[in-house]
Amino acid sequence: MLPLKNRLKKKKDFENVFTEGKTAKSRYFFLKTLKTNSIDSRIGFIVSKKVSKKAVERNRVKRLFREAVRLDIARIKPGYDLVFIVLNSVKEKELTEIKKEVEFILGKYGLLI
RNA sequence: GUAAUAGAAAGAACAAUCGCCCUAUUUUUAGGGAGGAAAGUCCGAACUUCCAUUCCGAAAGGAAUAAACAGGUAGCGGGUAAUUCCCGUCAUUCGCGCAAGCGAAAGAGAUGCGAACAGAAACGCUCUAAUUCGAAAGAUGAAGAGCAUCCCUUUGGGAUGAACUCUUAGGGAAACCUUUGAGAUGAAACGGCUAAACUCUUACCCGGAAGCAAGAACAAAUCUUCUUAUAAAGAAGAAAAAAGUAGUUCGCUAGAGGUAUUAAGCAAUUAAUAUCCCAGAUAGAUGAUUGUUUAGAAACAGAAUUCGGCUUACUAAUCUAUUACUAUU
RNA sequence: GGAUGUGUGGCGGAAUUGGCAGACGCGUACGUUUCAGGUGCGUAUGAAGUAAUUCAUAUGGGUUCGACUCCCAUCACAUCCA
Repeated sequence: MLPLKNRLKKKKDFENVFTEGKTAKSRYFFLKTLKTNSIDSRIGFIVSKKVSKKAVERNRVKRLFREAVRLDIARIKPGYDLVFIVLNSVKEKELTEIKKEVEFILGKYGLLI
């Protein structure tokens, strides 16, 4: 789980990111980004029922993504709001695979220090 | 040994590193952190608000649920806060199964028992022998006057019993069971099916509806008024009252609670005593990596107001009782 | 989280005091009209089987002589509640 200051929580924040943010696409997820110039970067995750109908599987996917981001949290540039929208193809993938993909996309769009 | 039926128990533990939620202490430590189904939302209860009625009160408000309507339950007896649940009895009848066993049924009324096909005839009260009689036999169908046992010289004939009504005695907590005697009937006394969509009756239960996204408290904004400045729109500021949105807090987890012992009871369960505190989030915690143990760590699956049931999903290896068949002694 | 509703051919959609399932429209195929196409008209159109027949109203049970309809369980989809 991420520290409290790095979590995106409010519904309005999510809506802002959706309406004004930029989109990047990966094999496993969409990434929406918005520059806010605040002290910390905040990150949210969305796993819809399209991914799986079972709550256990959705929780599992969410936790794997959180873990992948948590391990790199120090390297992410401050002052951004990020939202990961997880796609169906991520099912039954390992942590290392997800972590690799997340790092690749963040690096590609210049969000890593 | 194989197959089956009924039931019981289990649903990993420990350690290290990096993280998250809650509580306490206080500023870094300690303790706790998903399930047997957390699921389906099929029953039921607590709790909250609204509605109805009654009572108390000057009012504000508080308390209660009697009756009626509507609704629910249904072998019988017991348990529970309550139930479509649980326990006992397996009491009667019916259906399924070789069997162990499993499933269904409160009682009555009126109404109805279609079309097609088969059949002589669809509620039945018939037909088949030259005629009459025959509770035999046969035919059609989902359904048609029948059932059981026994005997004989078998186009068939005969005996006894139950079934129906009344009645005697005994057993049982009761449903009911066993039992004594008499009568009726021989083709018409009488009887079958039909509510899991109707109506009524009996006994018992229950005010009705909606649900924690229930609801309660605080409360920016907005609106109103005033002041300042202004040609006006508007802007800025302040204030009392109203308002109840965004948001925050409560509801929220100590409970019809768990564990142990004793007592009552066949049991479900109840009572007493001791002891324990065991998730409480709100973009929503309980995760990641590695090692050890073990035959194995797989399957179904994630708390969201709480609790009691039912139902469904599922894993590997077990245990107990019973039934059928087979083999051996 | 809580509360409701729906499910019938390839598609939409009829049929309910329980009594002939698949009306009707669209689509598809074939024929016909035309120089050709379209339109129009006609026929066929759930599955298995040579046929008789059997199975089919989301799935599985039950009640009933008889179930799309009544009852129970399961599955899928949709709607509402801050």
